[in-house]
Amino acid sequence: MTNISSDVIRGYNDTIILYLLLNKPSYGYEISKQIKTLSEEKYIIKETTLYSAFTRMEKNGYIESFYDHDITGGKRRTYYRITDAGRQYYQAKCDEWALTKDVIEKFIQKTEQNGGINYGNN
Amino acid sequence: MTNISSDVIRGYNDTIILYLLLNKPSYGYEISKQIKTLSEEKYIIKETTLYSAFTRMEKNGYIESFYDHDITGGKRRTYYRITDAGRQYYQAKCDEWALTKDVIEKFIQKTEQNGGINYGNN
DNA sequence: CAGTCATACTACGTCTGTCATAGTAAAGAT
DNA sequence: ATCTTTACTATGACAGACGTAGTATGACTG
Repeated sequence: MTNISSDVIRGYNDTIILYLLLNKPSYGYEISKQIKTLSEEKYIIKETTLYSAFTRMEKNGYIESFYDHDITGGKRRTYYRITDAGRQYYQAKCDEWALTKDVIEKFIQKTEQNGGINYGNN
Repeated sequence: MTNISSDVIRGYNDTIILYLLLNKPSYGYEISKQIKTLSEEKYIIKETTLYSAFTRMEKNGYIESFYDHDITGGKRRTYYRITDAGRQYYQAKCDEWALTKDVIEKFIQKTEQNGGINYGNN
C-alpha cells in the first residue's frame, strides 16, 4: 500500500490545520480525527507533529489558544482559534500550492495504466 | 518574483533530479540549469541541496557516478546516470504524488486570482 | 471499586533534508 | 593578470517530523 511520506506533506501540515480552524475553533484530538476522515485514512498526523504545529503557529500569531470548560470526558482541552494573520497565511499557502503543484508536475510522469479509474481485479 | 518555499518541494528534489536523468546522464550544473528553465525560473535549486541529493541517491543506489573526460571548460564533471532502482523509485514517487496531491487539495481553498506571492526563503 | 480504555495532551531527544557560508579548481574572456 | 563562469567539496546550523515515554481525567466494565 502506498503511504504518504512525511517529507511531502511537510510544509503543509500548518495549512491543513488552519483549514480545519477556518470556520470554528477546535482542539488537537478533534483535528487529528478530522484529518484522518477527510483524507480518507490516507493521512494520519502524528500527535507530536500536531501539537508542535500548534505551539509554532501560536508563536507566529496564526492561532490563539483558550480553554473551554464544558468537559465532555477526558482531560481539559486546549482550543485554538484562527487569527486574521492565520487566515492570511492560509490563503497565501493556498496560492503557493497552485504554483508548487504546477512546478512539480513538470517533473512527474503519469502512469497510464491507472488514470484514476480502477478496472476490476486486485 | 514568485518563489517556492523549500519546505514544500522537500521530498521532491530527488524526484525532480531523477526525472532529468531518465533519458540521459547528466551532471550538477546542467541539472541545476534545467530545473531553472523547465520550472520557468519558479524553482532554483540550491547547489548544496543538489549535490547532497546526488550523494544520498548514489548511496541509496538510485544513481551511479562516472567521469567523462571531454572537458568543455571548467572543472572536471561528475556525471550521474539513473539505475533501475532509481527508475523504480521515481515511478513510486510519481504514484505517491498523485495521492499526496489529492489529500492536500482537500484542505486547500482555491482563490479566484491572487497576484505575486513570495513565501519562505531568501 | 480496581482496571482498562479513550481522551487530551507534554517533554525530550533524534534524524533528515535544506541551506548558508566558504573554499577549491580549471578554463576562457577581457 | 585578473575576472567570470563552470563545477564542485566541506562544514555546520536549523527546522520540522517523529519515536518514545509519561501525565492526567473521566467513562465504562467486570
